Amino acid sequence: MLDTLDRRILDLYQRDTRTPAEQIGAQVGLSAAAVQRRLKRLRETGVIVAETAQLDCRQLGLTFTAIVHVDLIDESAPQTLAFQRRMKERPEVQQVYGVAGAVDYVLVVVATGLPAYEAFCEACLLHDPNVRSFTTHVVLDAARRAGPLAIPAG
Amino acid sequence: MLDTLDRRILDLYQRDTRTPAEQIGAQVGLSAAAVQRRLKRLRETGVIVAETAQLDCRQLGLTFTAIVHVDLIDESAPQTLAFQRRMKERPEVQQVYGVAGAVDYVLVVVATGLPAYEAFCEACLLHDPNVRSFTTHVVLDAARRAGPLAIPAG
DNA sequence: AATGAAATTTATGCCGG
DNA sequence: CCGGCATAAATTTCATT
Repeated sequence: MLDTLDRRILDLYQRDTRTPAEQIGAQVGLSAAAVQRRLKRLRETGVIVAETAQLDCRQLGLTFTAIVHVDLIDESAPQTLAFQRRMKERPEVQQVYGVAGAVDYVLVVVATGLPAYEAFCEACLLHDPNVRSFTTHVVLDAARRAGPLAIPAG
Repeated sequence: MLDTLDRRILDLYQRDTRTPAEQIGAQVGLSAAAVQRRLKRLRETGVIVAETAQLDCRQLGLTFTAIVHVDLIDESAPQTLAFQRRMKERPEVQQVYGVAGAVDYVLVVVATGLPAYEAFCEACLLHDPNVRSFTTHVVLDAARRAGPLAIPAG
């Protein structure tokens, strides 16, 4: 499904989607049109999920980030899916991971400050009858956020 | 620094950087040129940190994701910065968060499978004399990964 | 399936308001 | 700082190999 050329293109493209196709082509030994055609196919087949901009949280006034561990009471599929859906609806919730083990969910939550985070907890976690407990890890330094993936050779 | 128009543009643009400036302009009541001008300034001032592509880990053969908690022995600035730097160099490490409390670092690690993850632990955590302990939370479902930020009104 | 050129779309630069 | 126009660049399409 993905040949070596695709992987090399993705490796370059994912870091900066504004890189012109011609420049990518020069690096991988392909014409600009060929690179474009492959990128189009990679979008259509869902290998490229989205092309997004990463913003500076501080300059936006989003000064508070936390890693939140959530332990659910009812871990059945309908209940966990419902929890997931509620989390995804919240703008504060940037990432949602369902994990194995003692903790059921790990969230990355971004807010304008501690009061806004507390409001989120009040609205989403504290009153949820299916949330047994949750632990907040306040982020002091987000050294690397959503960096590029290492493309394996395949 | 950021007016309401900037925020509305960012809100649209960050979700899909391929949205034409003219289409964004139509939504916020600005010409395409004005939107481009603002985007350019937002890039130059670092509000837009990067424009990247989000890829499908499964289709790339990256089937293993884990949230890893790391407890360091020496938490002094030079030591923690050195740890951070080492982590950022590893292609498996997608995100690095320094957090307050009992745990010192939270990592999001992506690998081709459990063996590759074990190799990462062996190379980076197990033999590091400054790593007191680490806990692996295997991710079963990454429901939302690095989604768009909620732009506050400012 | 890739290339090269043509056609279309999108972005950038400049000027007048 | 905006809009409009001219220019430049990038993407897409198409014919060819």
